[in-house]
Amino acid sequence: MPRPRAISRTDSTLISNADMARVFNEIADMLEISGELVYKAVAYRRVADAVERWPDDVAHLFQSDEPPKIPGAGPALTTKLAELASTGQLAYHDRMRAQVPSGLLEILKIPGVGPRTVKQLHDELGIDSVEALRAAAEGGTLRSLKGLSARTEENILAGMARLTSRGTRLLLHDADALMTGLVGQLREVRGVRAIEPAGSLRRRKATIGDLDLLAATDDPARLIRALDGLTTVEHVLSAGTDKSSIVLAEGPQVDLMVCPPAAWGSHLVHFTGSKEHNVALRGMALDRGLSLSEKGFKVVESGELEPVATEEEVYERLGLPWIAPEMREDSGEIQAALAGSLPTLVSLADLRGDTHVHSDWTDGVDSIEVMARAARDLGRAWIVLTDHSPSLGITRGLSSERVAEQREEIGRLNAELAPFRILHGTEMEIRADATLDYPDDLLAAFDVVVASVHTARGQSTEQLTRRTLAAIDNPNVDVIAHPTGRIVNRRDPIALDWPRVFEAAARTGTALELNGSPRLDLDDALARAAGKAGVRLTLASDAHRTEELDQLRYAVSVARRAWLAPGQVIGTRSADQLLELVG
DNA sequence: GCCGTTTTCGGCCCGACTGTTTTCAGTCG
Repeated sequence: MPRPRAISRTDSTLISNADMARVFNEIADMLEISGELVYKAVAYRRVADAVERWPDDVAHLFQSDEPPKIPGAGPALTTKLAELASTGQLAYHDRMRAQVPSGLLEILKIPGVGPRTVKQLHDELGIDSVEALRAAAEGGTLRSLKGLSARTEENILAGMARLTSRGTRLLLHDADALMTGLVGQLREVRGVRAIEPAGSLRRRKATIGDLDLLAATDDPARLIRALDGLTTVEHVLSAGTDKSSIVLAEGPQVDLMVCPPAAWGSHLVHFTGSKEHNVALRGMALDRGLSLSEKGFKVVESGELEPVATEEEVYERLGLPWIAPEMREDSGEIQAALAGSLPTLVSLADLRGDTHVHSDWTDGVDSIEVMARAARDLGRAWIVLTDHSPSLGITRGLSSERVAEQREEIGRLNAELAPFRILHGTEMEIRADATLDYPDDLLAAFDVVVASVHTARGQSTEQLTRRTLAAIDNPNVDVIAHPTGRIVNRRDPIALDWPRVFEAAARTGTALELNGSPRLDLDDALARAAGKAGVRLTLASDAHRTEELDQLRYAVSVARRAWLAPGQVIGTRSADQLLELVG
């Protein structure tokens, strides 16, 4: 499946942040294959990462009066960024591509094959494509090279098979489910004191590559044997005394790390990452004459190793408060921690209700009553029932008569379910011509109006922005649902002129939704930018059946990655406070 | 290629696992 494109801020931008990052990463790969100094490649990668995660459109900024100061970009790389920003091309990149066959970049993607091997294969056997490598491996000619054997040939073929079978990254929801199963099975193994997900799953990223798992145990060998022996394991990639990697039948790779309980804290920090966050921590440690690794702090002078039992102690030793995993991306959290300005992040427990829930009146599966009771059982105090408006034909959107009937039904249920509250809302379509699907007098009768775009997504940024602004500027509209329309791994986001959208939303008090379904829309970067711009956010499950009400926690994950505090999220209020807020 | 109260050169985060190398290089996270 295609990787979703990054969102460009305006139609005039020549190249997106993601594409700039791709060019720099490709240069890094080619430098490594060419046998250049690895730190040169490291420099390109560092800048690529910074550009990809930059909250604003880098090309656009370079064209303005205030080019961004990208960390790690000195004179040479800044010049190259400027060239990319103004022309969409980079002459240096083109020259490198002329020298390095593109097939070598494909070979580099094979797990277990690094730049040195790629160069060796090319220099000594003339191999310049994955197919040529496959033929050579199958034909047994690789073993003629120094350091390569028949075993290497097998490994390369196995790596190719894994590469093709491993498609897109796992959706957070699916990774969570797989991990819950694994932890459940391994927790009972004798000797295990603690076992927790680490890596990008613990940081709650929208998509997960490999599943990382950390365990503190008195009997590492037993635990590693237990993992390797699970029925869901397809094969074992490696198994040592401290870590094991396996591939699950469902596809993803699982890396299990074990540690003694006394070193739990430093291991958990290390394996939670991100890599960039860890690099920053290690730099701070070195400034204090300490070398930080998963083993703990090593005093550089004496070589004495001090294991660390808790994460709090790791941070404390560096003069920092504990930093929530969702913020560990080296995107300002360390500076904020030093300044004492880390936000208190919103949590699921802070939420009183859910602003986007469907029923069988339109495209949902369960009745209003069943959805309401299930939400109540999950501890919510209220839901906003948001069935669809008529123009979205496929969902059997509600006519004004049906809206009135639904209001009566909700009144009946509220009498029965009190103090739990069902607020009467709608998910109203913003039509292709920027008009709204219900007239103002009907809209005014709803408790909460949620508006969204489902159709004519191919319009220009200007048209799509105008539609979104038309809804935001309508005083009856309270929330814009899934503002980019993306579905993770399936559908690209639409491009909006975000500064204008944020300004209007902040000015009118219209909330932007963080949708907890597999859309995860807004994403974390846009949500953080919205929060900074003073926009109110709302977290919602978009549930169409009772099982999906739990998706609210994925909206919380996005919110925490966006550094949002409880006060910035409207669902932390009581039903009455919410009604007062939306007027 | 970047960067500096160890500044203009010589470093650049740290360790496990694998395979084939009899002492370590390559890869990965």
